[in-house]
Amino acid sequence: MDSEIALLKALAEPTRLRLATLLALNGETCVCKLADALAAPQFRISRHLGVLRSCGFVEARREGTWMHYRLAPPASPFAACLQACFRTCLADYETVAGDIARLAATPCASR
Amino acid sequence: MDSEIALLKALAEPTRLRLATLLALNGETCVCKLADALAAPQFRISRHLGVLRSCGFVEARREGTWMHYRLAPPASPFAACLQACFRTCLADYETVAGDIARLAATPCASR
DNA sequence: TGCATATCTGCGCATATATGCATATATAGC
DNA sequence: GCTATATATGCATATATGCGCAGATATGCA
Repeated sequence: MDSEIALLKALAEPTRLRLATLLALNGETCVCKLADALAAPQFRISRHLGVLRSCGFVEARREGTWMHYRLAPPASPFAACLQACFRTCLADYETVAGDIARLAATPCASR
Repeated sequence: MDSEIALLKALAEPTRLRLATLLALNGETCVCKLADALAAPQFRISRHLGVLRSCGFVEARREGTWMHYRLAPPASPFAACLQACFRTCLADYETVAGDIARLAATPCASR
């Protein structure tokens, strides 16, 4: 169950849980918008996205200088379950709602 | 989302994930059987159960010198989702199957 | 009260993880 | 090639976490 542990570990950190939830709710999003939405420095977002990526929970697509991240297709029933869980259970939390609001308010040069 | 983070942190550790899964699949179980099932020293099991308990994922019942642990009624949709996830997604993993097998093979003085 | 069984906990140690800063890499356009 | 923008990463530091051991606590029974 190593990969399940890695997945849970990756998600058991505030910044990463917010990122994962944001991606679950908003779909593909670029790093600059995620940094604005979480009001966190870019290098921090980038590093945490790297962790989420290396455990296979998210994947990235490059478009010029921009990187767009999105949830990866679930690699196991467990991952699928967690994704569904994020979509249905976390949207109404204050923190997430605030993140979503800032996300909507932030224009991104890549769009 | 502090309690969700605490929950994920608690579950993102091999011994605790196995314990949680075992309790999800087997229902109420006493510490000595859990220690045998995981083939781990009792003080380790006890400490990890304490972590799972302090985040509200499991609860305990004393019966003489024995302590029986079980999953707590979910405190949130998120917790409910995780419990369901454990029951449906993790039963077939080798590690869990082994734990279950040892659990079934171990008689407990309290039963 | 004294002893045995079952469980929990304080302590020190080793390892892992998050952070901020500065810097490196990648791409676009001139 | 050079510059600007967007993103990623090496490093040092601070904090957190798991482990084993030894000892503490709780309960039952003679």
